[in-house]
Order: sequence, then C-alpha cells, then structure tokens
Amino acid sequence: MSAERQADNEGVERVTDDMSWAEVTPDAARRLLIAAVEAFAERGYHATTTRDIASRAGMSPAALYIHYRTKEDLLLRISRIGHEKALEILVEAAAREGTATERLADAVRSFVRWHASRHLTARVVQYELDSLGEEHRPEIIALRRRSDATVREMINDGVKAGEFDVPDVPGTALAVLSLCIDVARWFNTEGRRTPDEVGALYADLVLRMVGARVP
Amino acid sequence: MSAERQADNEGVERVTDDMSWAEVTPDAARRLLIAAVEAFAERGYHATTTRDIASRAGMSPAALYIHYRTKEDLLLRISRIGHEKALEILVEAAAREGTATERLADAVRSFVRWHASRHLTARVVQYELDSLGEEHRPEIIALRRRSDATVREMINDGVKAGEFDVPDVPGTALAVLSLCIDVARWFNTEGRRTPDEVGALYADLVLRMVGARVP
DNA sequence: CACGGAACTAAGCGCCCGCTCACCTCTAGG
DNA sequence: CCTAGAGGTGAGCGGGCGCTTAGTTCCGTG
Repeated sequence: MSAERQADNEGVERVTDDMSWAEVTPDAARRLLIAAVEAFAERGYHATTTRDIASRAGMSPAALYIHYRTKEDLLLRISRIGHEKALEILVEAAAREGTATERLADAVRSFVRWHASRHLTARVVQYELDSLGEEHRPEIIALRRRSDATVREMINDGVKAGEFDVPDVPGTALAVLSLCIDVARWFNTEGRRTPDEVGALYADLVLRMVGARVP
Repeated sequence: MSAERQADNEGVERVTDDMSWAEVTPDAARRLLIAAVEAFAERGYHATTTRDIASRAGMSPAALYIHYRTKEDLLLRISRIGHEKALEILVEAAAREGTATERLADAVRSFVRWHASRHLTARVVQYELDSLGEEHRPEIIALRRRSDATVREMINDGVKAGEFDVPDVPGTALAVLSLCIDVARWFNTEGRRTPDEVGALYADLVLRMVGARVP
C-alpha cells in the first residue's frame, strides 16, 4: 500500500511539517478540503453545511459532489491524512539517534508544535472523530493506537535505560498523549505563545512527568 | 504522603461530587436535562435532535418547550451548573489546610475524579462550549478563567513556599488544567482504570510537573 | 362537584439540510 | 473546426429539523 508513494522531485525526505495538503489533487479538491477543515474546526462537523464549505471554496454547492462522495467522505480524508501525519511525526522522532530522554523530548516538541501551528487541522483530526460513521472509525482508531504504542515504547526504553522513573508506563503514556493533543483545543494564534514556545514548555513538562533528570 | 483523607462525618462538607442534578426542578425538567446530557455527550450538541432528547426522557417532543425555551437553553443550563461544580471542586481543595503540595494534589485528585466519574457531563461541559451562542459564552468563559486562576495561585503558593520549581507558572497551570480536562474525552467506564486510580495517577504526574519533592 | 391552571400531547408549519440532475463551459486531440 | 469529456452550475427534491399551537388530561382547591 505504500508502493504508490510518488517521490515528487528529489528522493530527499519531504516531511513538510507544514500540512500543505499537496497530496490532494486536483486543485479544486484541495481547495474544498481546506475550506472544510476551516469550517469543521470553527463550527464542528455537524454544524457545518455543505453550502458553507462550497462557498468558502468559491464554488457552488453541487461542486462538492464532483470531488467527494459525501460530506462524511471529506471528514474521512481529512482525518486519515491528519492522523497519518501526526503518527509520522512521532515515529520519526522515536527512530532518531540519541538517548531516550532526547528522543522523547524531540517527539513531544514536534508533536506539540504541529498541534499548535496546525491547530485547525488538529482540532478536526482529534476532536471530530466521533462524527465518523461506524465503518470508517476503526481504521482511524488503529492509527491512534500506533501513536499510543510509539509513545509507550519511548517511555519504556527510558525506563530500561535507567533514564526515567515511571511507576505506571501505560497510564503515563496515555497522559502524555492526552496533554499534547489537547493543545489543539486551546491554542489560539492570537495568543501570547508561539508553537515553538509551547513545544519547548511541553517537552520540559513531559520530561518531568517521566522523572528524567533535567539539566 | 497525604493519606490523611478525612472521612466526611463532619457535617460541614456538602460537596456531593455526585452531580445528581438535584437542584433542577421539577422532576420532568431534570429528566429532560439528564437525557440531554447523555445525548449531547454521545452524539454532540448539533447532531442531537430535540425529538431524541424528549424520547429518552419518555416524553413527547413538545414537552421540552414547557421547561426550556430552546434547545440551546438546555445546553446553557448544563454548562453553567457543570462549570460551577468544577470550579467549586477546585476552590474547595485550594482553600483547605495543608502545604501547597497537599492542596494541589488534592485539587487534581478531586477534579480528575469528577471528570472521570461524571465524564458524560464533563464532556458536554468542556467540549460543547463552542455550540453556545455569542451572548451566553462569555458568562461560561468567566467561570473557566476563575478555574485557571485557582490553579495558578496554588502553583504560585508552592513556588513562594519553596515547595515547587516552576519556570513558567501560567503555562504550567494551563497545561495542568488541560491535562485534567482531557480526561473527560478519553475516559471510558468499560476501561481498565477507576476514577480513583486515574485521580491518583494524575495527582502524582502533576506534582512531578511542578517539581514537588515526591517521597 | 365545578373549575382554573399546570403538564402534556398530536399534528404540523416553515425552513434548511444533504444531495441530485439536467444542462452549460471550457479545453485538448484529431 | 469539431467534438468528447471533465469540471462546474442553477434549480430543486425529499426529508428531518427546531419549534408552535390547539386541544386534552390531571389535580388541588372552594
């Protein structure tokens, strides 16, 4: 399934933390999807009308159905791409070189930075999951479990290496992920803190939670 | 540590933690409100119909409008009572005797226990805020700010007393509240942990976040 | 027992929703 | 220059929504 990963121009890693939705084509489909992200984030999935989405994208209500089967199909695509991106951020940080402390701090910093800077997308991805129908939700939940497992393994590594002191590893992993995800709910671009600052603060807080020795 | 959790045989403490909605009268109004809490928590405010609420309460759709002006009025009352209860829990813990460490741990334990055991109510209270119209939201947001201030003050007290080591007090207070609130999103009655266990785990995690010396 | 008012219901109004369909408009290839 | 087909539109459908209204049931009081 990862075979048709089109290697754009250079073989170099295209990790665009920036969620440009470049993989969504054609252009009109991408504009609709971005409009949907904004609308879902502002008003919630159920309170958003297909007319609202279409008009944000500068199109007629009917145009939506040329590119997407239903309104829920739009949410599914947003949710899938977003969860894949969030998981990728965690997995990449976990796979890097360094001590468990460095890797966990790096993962939290990147993960939080994404949830802050792309907080509209993250809000839809993390909080509109229940609006997905029964047939699509399991696929997304599977991605979430992999995120959870990635964090749990990093913490376990730190415990084994003697870097962390954690009485309840699964519970702590759950709390760490929950803490990071909730950034998408309260983060405000108009607010005082930049995504970088929140990422740094949260990395420090998480290292404290796992009992890492902070310099 | 602070295992001196006094039994409440003293008639003073009437905290009820149990959200029985006893203050809502008459009986039919309370049944409707409880039905609305369940429906809003399961499906979200916008996806819930007034017919659904009424039928859960065993009444006709029109009965709702005898006790509530609109569907939004229901959400407002739930939100107001819930936020007042959450704030009360924090304020009471903050006002108790003891060191800053004990008071903060106590506050987190009670607050999290409430968000877990009453997670349906808490989910509506904490996550359906945006569904409130512009004219009612400020009232609720004011309550939230008081919760935030209460936590911030407890942390400040601990820093002044030399019990805590916190570089960024407002940021840490925000993160602590965010962490606790998010319990309402993921907590599941069918899950492995009881509200008491989650409360104890989170109290420990928060003490680590503020750099309290944990025995 | 008559009766006023509170609690509740059956029926349904008007609106707007997700979605469809007949039709139009570009543009690339022969 | 013609045409096929993809992309787009205006109009509107069936239906379910929040909410209303006219009328019924129930009950405490004089």
